[in-house]
Amino acid sequence: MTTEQTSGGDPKRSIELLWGLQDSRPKRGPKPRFTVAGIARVAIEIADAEGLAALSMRRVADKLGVTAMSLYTYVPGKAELIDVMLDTVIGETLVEEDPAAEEGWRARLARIARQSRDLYLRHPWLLQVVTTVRPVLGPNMIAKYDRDLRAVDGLGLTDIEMDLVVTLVSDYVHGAVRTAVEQRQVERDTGKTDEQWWQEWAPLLEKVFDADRHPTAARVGAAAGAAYNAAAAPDRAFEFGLQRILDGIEHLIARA
Amino acid sequence: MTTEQTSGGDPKRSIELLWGLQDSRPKRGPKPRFTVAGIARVAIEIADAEGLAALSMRRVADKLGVTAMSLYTYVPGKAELIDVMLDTVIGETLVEEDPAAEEGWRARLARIARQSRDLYLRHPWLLQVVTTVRPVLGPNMIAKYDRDLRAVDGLGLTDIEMDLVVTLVSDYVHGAVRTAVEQRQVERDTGKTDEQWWQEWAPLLEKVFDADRHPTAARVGAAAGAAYNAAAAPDRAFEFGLQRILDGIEHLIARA
DNA sequence: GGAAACTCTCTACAGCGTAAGCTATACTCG
DNA sequence: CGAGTATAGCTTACGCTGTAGAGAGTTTCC
Repeated sequence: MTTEQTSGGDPKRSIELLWGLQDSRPKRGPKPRFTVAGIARVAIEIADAEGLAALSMRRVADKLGVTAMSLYTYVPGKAELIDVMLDTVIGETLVEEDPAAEEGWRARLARIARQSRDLYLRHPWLLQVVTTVRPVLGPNMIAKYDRDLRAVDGLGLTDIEMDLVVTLVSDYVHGAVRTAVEQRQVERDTGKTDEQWWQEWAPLLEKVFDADRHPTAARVGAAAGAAYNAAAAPDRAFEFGLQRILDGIEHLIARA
Repeated sequence: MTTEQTSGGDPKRSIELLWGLQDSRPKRGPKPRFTVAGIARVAIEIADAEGLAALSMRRVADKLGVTAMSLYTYVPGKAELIDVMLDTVIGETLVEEDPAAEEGWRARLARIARQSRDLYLRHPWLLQVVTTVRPVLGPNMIAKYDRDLRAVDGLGLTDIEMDLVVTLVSDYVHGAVRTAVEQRQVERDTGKTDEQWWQEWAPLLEKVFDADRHPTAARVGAAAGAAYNAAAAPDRAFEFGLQRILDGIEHLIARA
């Protein structure tokens, strides 16, 4: 249905772009009309509004009033552009309230998790981008890593445990947020709420689903469907999982 | 760099395909040379070997000795084909050892998590596919849901908590397995180990990374880099996170 | 012997990322 | 000031994508 793009450009070029190296500000030829950051901003707007599938070099160029090829004077290729988009939006969380302001590591980790989740919800295309080749270490990504680590510093954990805890939380957020993003996307694409969607396919499913073969799924599925009437379900699942994980981390810290 | 595909075909057609409805075995015209399952198998081979980016209708058709358009007599489109691929590979875990054979819910959940993880590693394209529009409820997906739930049945959890626990584990697996998949992909694509890759970019990073601004990241990053020499890192992170999550669930069950 | 149902092919279209080569611009230097 | 040169942006082109539409060839039913 949709065609998606992953990141993963030439690491060297990406790193140079992200850190503004070789910005040897050319003096000869015509004035550049754009900047890499500006191009990335436009690209992010497109991806936010219509998904990664709708992001093409031509679309970005059109929006800037130039041809597709002229973007290649600023950016070596689409993959590197996505690398820049990624580091750019990660920067958004850095200007929000600092988790360090929270009292206690639990509140700090929870805030980090929720900030990440909000970021994914604002930029759903991140789910497809981060899924890829290896971290492109932009300045914002490193700053976020540092910030995340500070939330669990000085608790008696080893450095390695700190790294593992931060990884655990961000892995969970990534996995869990998918559900919420999907739900919103269904609603946007079909104009129907999650609930309506299920009701529509229920007859077909009932014809096909054998409750005797899968009694547990039948029972729990029905209970789950009835309990949270879909709209708030992903939020509740996210908070539930987050609390379990924090409990698990607490158990670790208590031992340390 | 790579072009990826998400699932998300017409739900009705997908469900019909997956459950073999409307298999009203046509009697009139020429004998069909293929089956949907056979086409999906070939498509899975391509995606396994070369990634979702390399999966195109023409590639699949070529491998079967027909033109691209002839696939459309079996399958309404690429999206629905991917739906079938998805349910097909989920079926693989169902023939492995039943987690129910394990003593204790901890061992059962751990086995489920590791089986899922292995599935993702065998079929890395799953990471891009599952990330999408809403569950296409094929027979194998439902059977797996049932199996997962049985691992935590009868422990005093409510039905809804059972659903949430299963969701938590599978969300985490999805999030955590990305790292391992990425690492393998880097090694496959570049022919370099993760370690070599880092060594290669270390000089550039050092020039750009300000340790004074991010002391925690500098300290922990160095410790983490030194401790697990990359190759086994994702495995260890996965097991670490899994144990924390199981601890958190244990805390919940103890209360129930 | 039609007619209907079916598989499969060919052609075509709009879109993609980007390589190659060109022109127009704006600076540096003699 | 004029020449030289580096740069921005343009045009064209290639091979790839998913799939719509029309038609050819095959099998079975009435």
